[in-house]
Amino acid sequence: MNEVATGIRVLMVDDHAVVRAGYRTLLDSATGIEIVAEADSGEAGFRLFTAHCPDVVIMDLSLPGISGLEAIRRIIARDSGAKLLAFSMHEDTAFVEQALQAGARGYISKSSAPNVLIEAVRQIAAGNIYLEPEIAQRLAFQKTRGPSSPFAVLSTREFEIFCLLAEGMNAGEIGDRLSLSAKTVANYSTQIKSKLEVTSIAEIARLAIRHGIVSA
Amino acid sequence: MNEVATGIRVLMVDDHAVVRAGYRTLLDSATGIEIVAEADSGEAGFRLFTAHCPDVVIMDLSLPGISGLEAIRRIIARDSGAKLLAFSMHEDTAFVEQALQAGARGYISKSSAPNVLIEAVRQIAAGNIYLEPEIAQRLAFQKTRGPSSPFAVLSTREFEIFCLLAEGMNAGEIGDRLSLSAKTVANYSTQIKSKLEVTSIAEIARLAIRHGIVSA
DNA sequence: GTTCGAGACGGGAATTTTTCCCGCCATAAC
DNA sequence: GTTATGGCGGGAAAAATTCCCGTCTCGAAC
Repeated sequence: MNEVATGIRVLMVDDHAVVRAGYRTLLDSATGIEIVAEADSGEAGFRLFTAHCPDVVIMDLSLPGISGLEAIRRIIARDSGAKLLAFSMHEDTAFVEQALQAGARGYISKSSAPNVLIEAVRQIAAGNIYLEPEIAQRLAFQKTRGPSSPFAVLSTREFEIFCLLAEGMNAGEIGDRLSLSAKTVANYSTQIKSKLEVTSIAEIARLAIRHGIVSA
Repeated sequence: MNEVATGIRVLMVDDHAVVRAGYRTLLDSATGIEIVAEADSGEAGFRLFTAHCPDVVIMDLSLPGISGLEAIRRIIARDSGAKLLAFSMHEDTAFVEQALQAGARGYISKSSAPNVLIEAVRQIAAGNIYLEPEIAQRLAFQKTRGPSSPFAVLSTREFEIFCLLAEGMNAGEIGDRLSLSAKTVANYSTQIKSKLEVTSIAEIARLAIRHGIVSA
């Protein structure tokens, strides 16, 4: 309950400088929160994480190429206790599930009210989980009833590659971005098609668009 | 101006029996129009055209696999004077352009008022062109100003294959449907990507969805 | 502890697809 | 006639996909 005098040290990862600036002023104005570093890519985010050991990382999932999920994975791999808040424009529960599965402790959408962000950072710094009520509700609902999104069958890695495939990248490009062999990506691609019961990349793209994973 | 005593003989091609039934009762109730045959596929439509030589063909473009355009092409190839009314759920001008380019004398959407269909059939039977005012307007506008849809660079055949690719079919399946060699389809595929300046089938799918050519 | 399954990762090899280049044919334009 | 333009497809090289295999690492279960 009593806050540390030095405040919560935050690393913010988002590729849009304007967004970072906006949220920086917002968070700086909140007492007990201090942004100690900013990154504009997943790679930089990872480096700055190891360099600054922040209390909380605010991670945009929609980084160029979507390697937000990948960045979360790497950070968690380095420090499984890392406190990550996923931050995205996507409302789709598939993204929420994937982010949490990758190790995020919270998820808020970019359309959230400003104080939601502040509250989320505080909750996560305190060791809690934070989800927007509305999203938590939908997630809980899907868990019990509704046929959860077809992407639930995909592992984190598979989902990540699924997104990139839907955006039109080929195995080589995806491999470069994720630091994987093109062969591995090709194997994942086959696996993804099988799990999703589709036979072409075009169907992957349509599926992704239908669920708001990528924009048309 | 004076109508032939025997009325306008119409062939209707649509894969949905309900739709055909609905429009049949509608057109039968109109004086001077007589539906002499119905087909549920492009292939059947072509056969019935040669068998009945109707005055007007009402051709659904959204036949299974979209071979409506293909059917128009074949009928025009057989009888360049054939009077075809393209009939589709798509409002996108790309479809209108392609249909007219393939040889249709008119285009109406499935959301048209019933009497628009009757009027269109009469106009086309009389040798005129018929377009819904709203669609004609958009088409004209695009011709003069706006950058016409990116599909204008595609030939009829290319557009047709583009649609099928966007739906997720591979070269072999498309070849089977259009009675082409898979090699030919593959060559078209390369050509289409080049013209559209994309590098993957996923981008083709997104482009098609963005323009309402196929549904997500 | 160890056993087991799942997931990440990628090599090998056969197969399929894609690409690039070529040709032929028809039609329409000049 | 001659020149584009589009439809169609073969040949051959290049690339992608698929299937099968293996390793490694976790974490959960026994």
